Amino acid sequence: MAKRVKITPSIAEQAQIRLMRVGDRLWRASDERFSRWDMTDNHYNVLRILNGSGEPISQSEIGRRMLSSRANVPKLVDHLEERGLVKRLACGDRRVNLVALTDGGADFLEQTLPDVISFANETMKFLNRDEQKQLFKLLGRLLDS
Amino acid sequence: MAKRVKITPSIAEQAQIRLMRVGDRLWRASDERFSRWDMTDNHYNVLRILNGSGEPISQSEIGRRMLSSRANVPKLVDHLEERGLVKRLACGDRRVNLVALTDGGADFLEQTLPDVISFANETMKFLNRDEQKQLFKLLGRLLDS
DNA sequence: GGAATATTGTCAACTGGGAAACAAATATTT
DNA sequence: AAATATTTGTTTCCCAGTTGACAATATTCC
Repeated sequence: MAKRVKITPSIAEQAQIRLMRVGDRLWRASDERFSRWDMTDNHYNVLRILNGSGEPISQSEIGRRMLSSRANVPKLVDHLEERGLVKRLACGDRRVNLVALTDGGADFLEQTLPDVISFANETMKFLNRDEQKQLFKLLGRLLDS
Repeated sequence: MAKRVKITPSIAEQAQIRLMRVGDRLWRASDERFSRWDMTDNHYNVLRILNGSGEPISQSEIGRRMLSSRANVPKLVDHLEERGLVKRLACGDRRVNLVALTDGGADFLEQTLPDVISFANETMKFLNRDEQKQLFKLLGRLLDS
């Protein structure tokens, strides 16, 4: 008989594993969704960051606000710029490229927003409003580490 | 003035985004942790699946129980087999390779388990036991979709 | 002013996982 | 028994993202 280890997962582990599982599933669903628009969730995230900021920001600043490494930003911006959703601006500091959302980019956000919203509603529909709040709050505590 | 879209995220969206954020962070931390042992979380997961099953299972079955595509399993098993943590067995059905945990693999699990447990405790330490249960329960509801 | 240090954008090399295609073996249908 | 379909393992190619390095520019400190 083969050797085997007895493992009795704690609540902490079970919660952690489930959290990672659900997160993974959401990331995949999200990937699949954004691929319809020929982009990654990271691309879309850049657009949202720019829209949220309201003013042009540097690529490194984008990197800081994203779930992605700094070196990945130029590729993302390249792709978005090719599609006219974004443009690079010169700047007093000759090192930095400020990145700005174009009108086309804002239109794109506007058009795709309903889909993004309905996606979130779909994935969260098994929790009522209070439970969603509760989840949000619990997860917030995990972010402060 | 540049065009801009007004976005007021619903609770559902905020919860979803936070869930993905926390999940992502955990995946990265987990990656970093397993790299100490020169493997991926996927590799470790294979070991746990085999240990949990108690008997050899086919590669395709492993794929089904994992967060990874079927085509990725041979690579994972190759690596684990090279290190003697796992072995392939012939089988009545000449298509299938049954994969079994070796004694070395079980030893490895036993030795690394404390680290894995303490990692979970670390990441979840900002929630008390009841809150961990609550989180677990809420996430469970999201899995039934 | 000049030297050390930091920041920014960029690139090349690497990595892990995914998709599609394939042959071999088995199961199913006719 | 023959033909078709399905399952399994595997390989090849692809792709997004990471790491580490680099040059150019700014900043800080002496």
